Amino acid sequence: MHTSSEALAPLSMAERKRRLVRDQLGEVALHLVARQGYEETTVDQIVAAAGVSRRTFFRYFKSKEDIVVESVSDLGAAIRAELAARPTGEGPEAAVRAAFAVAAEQLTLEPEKALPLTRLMFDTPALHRRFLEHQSVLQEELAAELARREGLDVDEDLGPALVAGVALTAFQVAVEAWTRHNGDGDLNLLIDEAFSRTNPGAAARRRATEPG
Amino acid sequence: MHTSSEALAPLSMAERKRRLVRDQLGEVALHLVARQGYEETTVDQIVAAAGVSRRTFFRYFKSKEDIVVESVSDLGAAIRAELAARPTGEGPEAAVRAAFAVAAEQLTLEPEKALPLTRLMFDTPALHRRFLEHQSVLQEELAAELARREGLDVDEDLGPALVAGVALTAFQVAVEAWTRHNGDGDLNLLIDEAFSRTNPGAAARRRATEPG
DNA sequence: CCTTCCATGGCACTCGGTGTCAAGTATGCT
DNA sequence: AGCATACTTGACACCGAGTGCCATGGAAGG
Repeated sequence: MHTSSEALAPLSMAERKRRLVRDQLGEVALHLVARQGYEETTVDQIVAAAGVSRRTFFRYFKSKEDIVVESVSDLGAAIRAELAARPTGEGPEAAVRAAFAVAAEQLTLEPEKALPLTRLMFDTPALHRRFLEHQSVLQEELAAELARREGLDVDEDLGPALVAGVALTAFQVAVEAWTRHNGDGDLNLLIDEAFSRTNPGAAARRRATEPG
Repeated sequence: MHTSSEALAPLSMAERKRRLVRDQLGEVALHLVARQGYEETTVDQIVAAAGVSRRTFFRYFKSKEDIVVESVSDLGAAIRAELAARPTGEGPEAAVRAAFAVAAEQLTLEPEKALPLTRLMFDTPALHRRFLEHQSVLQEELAAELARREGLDVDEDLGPALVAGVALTAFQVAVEAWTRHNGDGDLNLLIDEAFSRTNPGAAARRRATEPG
């Protein structure tokens, strides 16, 4: 029968079912949360609407918060991936700026989905905390990658952690401003402004230290 | 009798008792947490050791986390107060740097207390989240104060939020490095390095824009 | 056809946190 | 002094998140 095709497509049946349930759970949850608010939505309501047991919910998501915060994880992964893919010749600030550009792109692609989500995460304390935590680990990961690029020890040299942290701050401030203005302005412009104002000498320094 | 002395000291009896209970609660809790770890210490254990009821605990602390995170609040308050007290002539970066100096002082005063606490908060996820949340609101408060100083609108100009965020990042990176090195190095030197590396042009710009 | 594996559901339990009420105690007024 | 008032406390009940455990059922595989 399909034994051979199964070998070719290792994600069959069981795995597909898993994804289905997970997606269904996420969709239902986001819908409920959008209508009632996060704190007002209980796990029991979610699982009732999704038609699974309470126990199953916690097999798919480690916590109720995870279901909302997942999107941030994806964004972080995209940023990390882009940074890892930047050419090694590029300076750290430029590479990081480029990495955050893909995040901006992802946010501006469908603002009607991204804006409510960011608002939800800024306004709900529990979610905000988780968001900040994600930012924190992302900062460490970016710092590690920057250190790797430049052959530095992230435990000895403050540089990588500082560049990562400052970039994250710039990004965060830009996104917050963008959110406050209901996504009206150009997010990329805001990010450009934030990055250049946090790193006023970067361009000049890059020019000076690059081999002529 | 002491009726007159009571009038002179408006915080009498009731208030003193409150403080006593609160201190006792905090002391016992920190002791238990230091011995067993945070997650492993239940509120019931704390209240049993302190000799009060469970309900009373939550009248003094809004959550179990608060009992540990309080010290961060104090540090934040000190930073804010110092920033508010800086002379208006001082540039924003310099003022903020001075404000964080008092925090460094407070940390280095008794490292044998500060170090374990910071470690606890970095290593315990729930506490780390709360710590990051505190940092986040501190960032907003500092940004607001900076905006006030310079007559800017914190919702329109990215500057204040950026300066506050970058300073916080620098401070955080410095403290983390200091913690990693078991408080061996000079924290103030680390902060100096972090601040100057995140703001390489600040001194030059300040010199240039100051009236000759 | 039989076995083995895995997802699920149900259950009981822990723990953090809150609302409510009753009792005790200091304070203030007469 | 005596009484009314407000505040603190403790006890109880309750909720919601999260976990461990076990039984069941259905799919994959020999």
